[in-house]
Amino acid sequence: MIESDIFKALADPTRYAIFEKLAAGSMNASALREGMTISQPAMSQHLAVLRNAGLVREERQGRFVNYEVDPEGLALIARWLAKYRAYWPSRVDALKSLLKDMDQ
Amino acid sequence: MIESDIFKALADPTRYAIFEKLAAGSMNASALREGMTISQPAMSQHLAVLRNAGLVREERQGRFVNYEVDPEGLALIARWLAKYRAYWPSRVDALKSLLKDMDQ
DNA sequence: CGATGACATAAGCATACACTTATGTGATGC
DNA sequence: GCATCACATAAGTGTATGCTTATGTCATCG
Repeated sequence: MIESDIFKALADPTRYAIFEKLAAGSMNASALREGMTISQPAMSQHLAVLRNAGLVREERQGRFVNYEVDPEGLALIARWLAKYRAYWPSRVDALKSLLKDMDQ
Repeated sequence: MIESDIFKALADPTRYAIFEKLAAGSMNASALREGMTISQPAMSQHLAVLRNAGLVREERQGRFVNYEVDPEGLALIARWLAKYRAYWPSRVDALKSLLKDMDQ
């Protein structure tokens, strides 16, 4: 996976909204569609992109497929962000030392 | 600016590479092109996108325009990431309390 | 068993977008 | 002045991608 792929997954406003909704609580694909004007295949395709990016993971539950935020994707972004800590504004300087611990 | 715009700016591999290069040290548009097979207008357009996303800022220096990483863009991503700290893996749990300080 | 429901995949289409060539703008130097 | 350099903008083009409709797959239920 190219590093820009995870950003590409979040670049689409619809996909971004889906991720935000999932972050508020895990649910299945049908529940995700509620309140959004989006077709079933479109939702399925977006979820596949988010899953391939490591931002979301799925779990079969009978006929339903439950989706939830995958911490690994967020960790990837966190590690990416840590690379540029030299440029962070001073008011978050306190983070510098702790992010160092994340670098393995 | 829609929140997904900053991710859209980093979604393109070429633009991502430009940002990474700038993070290694500020330089002008011509210097950025060295080592990359990219036309001058393409570079200019990419830099405009990165600037509009708040990831990069410019400073006129005579005929040259010096570009550098804009900490505001990274801070935006950091604040975004902080919203989902509930999902971060346990090994970065130590970050939780500090990121709370960033929430204004 | 067949019917239905939840979701995935296929194929086609329309728009977005990253590129190109050409031209414009603004600063330095002769 | 005008030639040149560094960069921005305009306009056009090909491809990527997000959508659609149609169909496939898999599990539950009667």
